[in-house]
Amino acid sequence: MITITLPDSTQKQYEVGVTPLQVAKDISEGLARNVLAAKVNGLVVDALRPLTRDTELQLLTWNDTEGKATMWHSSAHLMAEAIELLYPGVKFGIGPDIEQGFYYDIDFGDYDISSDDFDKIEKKILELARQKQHYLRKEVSKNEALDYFTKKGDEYKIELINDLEDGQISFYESGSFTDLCRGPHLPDTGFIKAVKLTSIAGAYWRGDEKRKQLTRIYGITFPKKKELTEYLELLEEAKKRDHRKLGKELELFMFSQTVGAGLPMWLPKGAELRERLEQFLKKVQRKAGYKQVITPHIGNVNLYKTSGHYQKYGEDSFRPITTPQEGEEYFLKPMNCPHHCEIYKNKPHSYKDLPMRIAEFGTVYRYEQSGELHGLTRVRSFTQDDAHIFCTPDQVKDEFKGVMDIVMKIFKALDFEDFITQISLRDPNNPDKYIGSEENWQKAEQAIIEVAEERNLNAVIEYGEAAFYGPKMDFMVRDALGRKWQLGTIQVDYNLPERFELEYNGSDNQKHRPVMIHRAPFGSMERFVAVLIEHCAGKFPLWLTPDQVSILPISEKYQKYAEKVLSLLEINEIRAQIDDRSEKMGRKIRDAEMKRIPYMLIVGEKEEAENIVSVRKQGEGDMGSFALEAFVDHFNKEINEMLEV
RNA sequence: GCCGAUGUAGCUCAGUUGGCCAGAGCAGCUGAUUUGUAAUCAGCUGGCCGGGGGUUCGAAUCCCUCCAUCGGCUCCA
Repeated sequence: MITITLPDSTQKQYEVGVTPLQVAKDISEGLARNVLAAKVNGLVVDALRPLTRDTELQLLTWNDTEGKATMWHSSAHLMAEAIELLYPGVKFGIGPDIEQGFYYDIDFGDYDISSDDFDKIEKKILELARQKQHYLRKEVSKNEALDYFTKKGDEYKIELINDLEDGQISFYESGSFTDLCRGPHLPDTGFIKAVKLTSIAGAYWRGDEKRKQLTRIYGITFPKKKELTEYLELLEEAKKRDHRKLGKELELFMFSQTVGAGLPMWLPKGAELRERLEQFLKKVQRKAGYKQVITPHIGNVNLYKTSGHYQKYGEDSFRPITTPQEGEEYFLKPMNCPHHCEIYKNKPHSYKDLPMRIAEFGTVYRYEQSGELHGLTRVRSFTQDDAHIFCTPDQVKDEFKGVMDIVMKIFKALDFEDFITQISLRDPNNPDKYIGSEENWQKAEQAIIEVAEERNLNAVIEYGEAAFYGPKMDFMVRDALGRKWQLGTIQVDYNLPERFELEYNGSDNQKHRPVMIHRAPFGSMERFVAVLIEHCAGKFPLWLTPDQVSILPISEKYQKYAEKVLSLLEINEIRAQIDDRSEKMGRKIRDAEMKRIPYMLIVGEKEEAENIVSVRKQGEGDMGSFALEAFVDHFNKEINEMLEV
């Protein structure tokens, strides 16, 4: 007999060889019908895997991330089976589950395949799913495994097997399809009730640009039809929030083929919005002891030779600009740091001057491959809300704290609640990869972790993700489709101070190397605004939005009064306009609602007589009458609450 | 850069297997209407059918090529 301990700490006795599924059945039939996999002593396994020892058991269902993952992984196998039946002779690469569904990389050989074939494949998948094929696990030796796929003629699997240790290889067989796989899998395919193949794309074998490109088919499955419908609705909703669509509709920015791909141009409403963001940050930074600087958009090739960027990225960057007479080479600046290092060197520094914090909204240019360009999130010209802090190693912690406060202020003012903090540290197995002294790394890594803890940030720590020149902390936000985007970043740098030979005089009257901290709370104005648009679906916070108030006179008889209202708002620095078209009220309201103008002030006979306005809030409806001053107070209060930091 | 898809008016989209002067709605313009909480009516303007080349008596439609966009891959200082 063995003892099974469930998450609520109840314990039960079973015969050796009992499966998690049997344990589930014992609890209730309903639960058993929903068990997708099981976590056994922390390891996810098949629900049909016999248990041989005392076990802490957690039954996994669709509500668990691992349950979903199991479902999707099994779905990848099922799709492979369907495809193999429809297209005999195709070869398979890998087919894992991903955050939203699964994919399989397939070499289709001579078959011509496109999304037109999805229908056929989906039907086949559902047909096979209904057969409730069992997923059978089989331990095999390396030789057996190689033998199987040699006979089958699948060189990709053979390559994978060759990288595996003998004795740790398992196959899973479901229906007519056998795959090399670690598992776990569903008990049977019957759990898969709805399927949607979402896209088709090329993907290099093992992610290597030089190797063969396979066809990757993405899909997602659900245990209920209804969940698929909901998922599709969510995708529709996400499409509506797409910043490229909203940016066009709200006239925030544009692209021109003639100007060039990936080169955004900000339209008046977008430019003003961006300017407000910049002003907001500048104000916060001024209080935090930053000084603004301005540097040119190009720099001499020697600047980048000193910084080391030329050696590393010179070939991949835009071609240099050459002066006609002297033949000097200049590069469009891909970052602002080298310029800022030169500013630091402009005069000698004492430890008493530090930290020195210099900030710049610096526009940089980077060559991105054409296929990589994406709306405002991936462009070839963008403006970083950059700043560099030069400080002593002992000041790193306080400076980190200061930067994090700025990031938090911004997130609050813009209503970003759902963000992810990632701390990137050294790879402990590879200490030689990094520049800078052990002592300084220790100090900085420790400081970052402590600051994150003190601020209750719940940060994810990634070992080995640090740059060779220093540890960092990134802030990521999800966009409408759930994709993660890196926004703010704080980065410690031991490299550039070295390369630029930056120094300060310590209290011991010796020369010391300062530490440099790069930081950009927005990341870049372009990417930030893009994520912001999707985050708020175009309904910007009141303080930021282009048009805050639309005054809607009922007819032209009230134009005079509307103008009076407008001038009062303007005196109070409220961005307002009058909709004086000869349209009906319903029309004016509809248009203002569509343009996401937060407040509509309706003025007619009654309002003029009593010196009031009828207020309507976007998305919320009629708020009743306000005296003019009362509305201004209400309005300002709302803004101050957001910006109060 | 690679794989796949797409490209028709400012926007959203129709345009069967190639065949009459390329269509609609919205936006815009003109006029009428002077309006009370999500679309007033009428008329009009507007398209080198992404660019170039080819096949054909004839191309938005078929082929080639380039460009851009979209979904991925690779990349991302």
